[in-house]
Amino acid sequence: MDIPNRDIPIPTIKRLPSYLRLLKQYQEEGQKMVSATTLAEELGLKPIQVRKDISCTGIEGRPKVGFTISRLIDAIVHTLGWDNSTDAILVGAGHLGSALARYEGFDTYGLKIVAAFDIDEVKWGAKLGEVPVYSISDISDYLKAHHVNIGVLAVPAMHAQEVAELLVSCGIMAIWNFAPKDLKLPERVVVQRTDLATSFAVLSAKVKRKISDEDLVSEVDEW
Amino acid sequence: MDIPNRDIPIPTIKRLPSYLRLLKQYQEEGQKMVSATTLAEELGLKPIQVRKDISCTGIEGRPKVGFTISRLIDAIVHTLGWDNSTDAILVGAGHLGSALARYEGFDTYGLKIVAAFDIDEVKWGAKLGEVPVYSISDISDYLKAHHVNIGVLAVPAMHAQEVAELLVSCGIMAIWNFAPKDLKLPERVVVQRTDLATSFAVLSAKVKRKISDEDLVSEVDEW
DNA sequence: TAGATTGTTAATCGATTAACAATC
DNA sequence: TAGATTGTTAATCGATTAACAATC
Repeated sequence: MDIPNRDIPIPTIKRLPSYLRLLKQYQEEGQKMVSATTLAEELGLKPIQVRKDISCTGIEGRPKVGFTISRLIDAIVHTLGWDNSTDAILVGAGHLGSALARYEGFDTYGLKIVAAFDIDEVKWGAKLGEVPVYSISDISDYLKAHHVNIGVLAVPAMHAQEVAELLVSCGIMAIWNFAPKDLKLPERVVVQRTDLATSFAVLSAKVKRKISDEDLVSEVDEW
Repeated sequence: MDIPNRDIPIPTIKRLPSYLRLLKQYQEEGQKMVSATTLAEELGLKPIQVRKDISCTGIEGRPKVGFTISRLIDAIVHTLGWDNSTDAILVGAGHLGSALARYEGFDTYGLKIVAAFDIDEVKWGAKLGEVPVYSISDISDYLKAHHVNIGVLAVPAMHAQEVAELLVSCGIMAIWNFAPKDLKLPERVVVQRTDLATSFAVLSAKVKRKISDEDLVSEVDEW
């Protein structure tokens, strides 16, 4: 019954949220069916790729008609594991941490930030949106009392490694790292970075390419 | 003289900022040379991959010794185009936009946010760190008066497409999109997403895999 | 029916990894 | 010198894309 997630390629996983957003939009607009062709067109992908991706979710379509939007949504949500709610703690209540705590989109992913921790005592007792802020030294006790799967790291790069190790020592098995620092942790810990530097590097590279493409064109024009 | 960036694979581009951070750290610690083996060990990569990546920057090492840290740093910075400063405007001065405007790491990338724009008049005239906030309706005039290459988008998903189109119509050729929305823009515009949903999808998938790995192990153990 | 769209199998493409000679 | 490390060439691996029969 369950489609084994282990075989789904990471590039496919990365595209699933885009499909999901678009499908939900179509659903709100009252549509019932959609073709891979349409999805591809809208997202700038090739139809064949969309079909391949969809087949990973286990959903089958009907030739000429396409896929049932509601079934596709359910399948993607399930494939991503977003149908089970997951609790997370946030460490670091600075500007970025604060923005993450207040972000309302997370419940779409089944993610709930239940508490935040900061080293700065001025912040203790305050709330970031709905999320209470405690002292870093309370992390261990908090994690003993609550079942939390994920640690969201938004501390300065300088402290990222030590905080990560603290979380791991408290039993956290997955870390979403927003600090600009590569963490060195045991194999068994899942780490996912959201690294501005990496993202900007790709943007920079694309811009550079675009410019040299244009140079290329003008060169050719001059021949 | 210049290494043509167009041939450097995107996966390599994505790893360069990690090398750069680590190299700078070694430099601060007073080291002069480093081997690909060491870098690989520290970042959880394979030495062969680090060597391949480094070769893309045009830097050669010395067998048994490794690479000159300062030259490697310069080469990576140049390869990424981070040695030229780039001005950007930010659109959306909410929690995330505010965090981006105040982020001090951008000058490492040669990126400078010179102005922010928001639809909410309460924010006009304020400053996010050093960055002044203006009305969205001032964007066009501002871009006529200042040379800005990049638009940083941190508006609600609902408005992302229209704001992006506005930026493009004002001549912006590269957009760094933090809104959870896939933009549909002309080919010539470079778009880079930093999408929390995508990042979290990968984290979710990795956790799921890890769990089924464990299941697998216990199954095997029972044989 | 005709034609658009699906799902599958095979080919292509590109990145990673292995193998190994060169070298400090 | 011996051995660690480099750079290059070739093999492998995995994702994308093409081709095409099936089908509504």
